[in-house]
Amino acid sequence: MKQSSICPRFEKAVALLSHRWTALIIYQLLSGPKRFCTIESSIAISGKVLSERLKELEHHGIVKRKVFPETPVRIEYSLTEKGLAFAPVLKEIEEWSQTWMSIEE
Amino acid sequence: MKQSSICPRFEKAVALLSHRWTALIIYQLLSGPKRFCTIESSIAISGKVLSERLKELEHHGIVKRKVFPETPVRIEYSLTEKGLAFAPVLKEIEEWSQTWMSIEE
DNA sequence: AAACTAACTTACATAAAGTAACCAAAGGGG
DNA sequence: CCCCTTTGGTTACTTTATGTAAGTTAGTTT
Repeated sequence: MKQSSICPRFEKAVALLSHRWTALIIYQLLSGPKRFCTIESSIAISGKVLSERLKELEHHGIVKRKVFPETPVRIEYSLTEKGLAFAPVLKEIEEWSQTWMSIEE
Repeated sequence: MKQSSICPRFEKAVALLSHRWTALIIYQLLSGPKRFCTIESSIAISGKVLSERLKELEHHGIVKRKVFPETPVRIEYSLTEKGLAFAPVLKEIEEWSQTWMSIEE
């Protein structure tokens, strides 16, 4: 019997983080709005997966998408309040990694 | 050009979390040592993936494995100091999820 | 000896992610 | 008008990760 007595909100948050790149995308956006191609070249993600992740994050209300009808079109992705509230999580991961994670291997 | 200017320790920590179940396994072990079958039934993970994750976490020095040569054999998994230090990360995820994550959808 | 238990492992199936090529809209140049 | 460029994608196909179910090993109970 597979029963989970774990809080479903917590499980959902963990599931979100367990998608590759999600945390790094939020991390990149913490320093301000970014364009698709900027995010794409700042982490080793493929365009396909980046567009999937951005849709997913937008759907969860973590990221918002703003279209500037210039030429060529410019689209900026930024964090919502919900996304900004994620900062402490990333800060703790960063602190833990500085103390405990080794570079080798 | 795919360059990452992100700290490799941070990237490694995020990569670890981006493996499904990793965070939930650590979360389960925060409340004390647990056996294989106990973890297996407390989250919806398959035995195969659980044994992979435990090996991975052991390899990273986050989890330790102790064999009790009783009969039938009993094996306990527990967190190392490195694993226990991960608690604040999970606590922040939990807090974020309580405030921002909705149950529906 | 047959059945049971814990902790795995193996073989096979499906889902997620990576790669590379292609597409659409909005100019710009000739 | 036709061809070229740019951004922000999508599509088709391959590889990797995860899921499912059955099998394995070692010792125990019936």
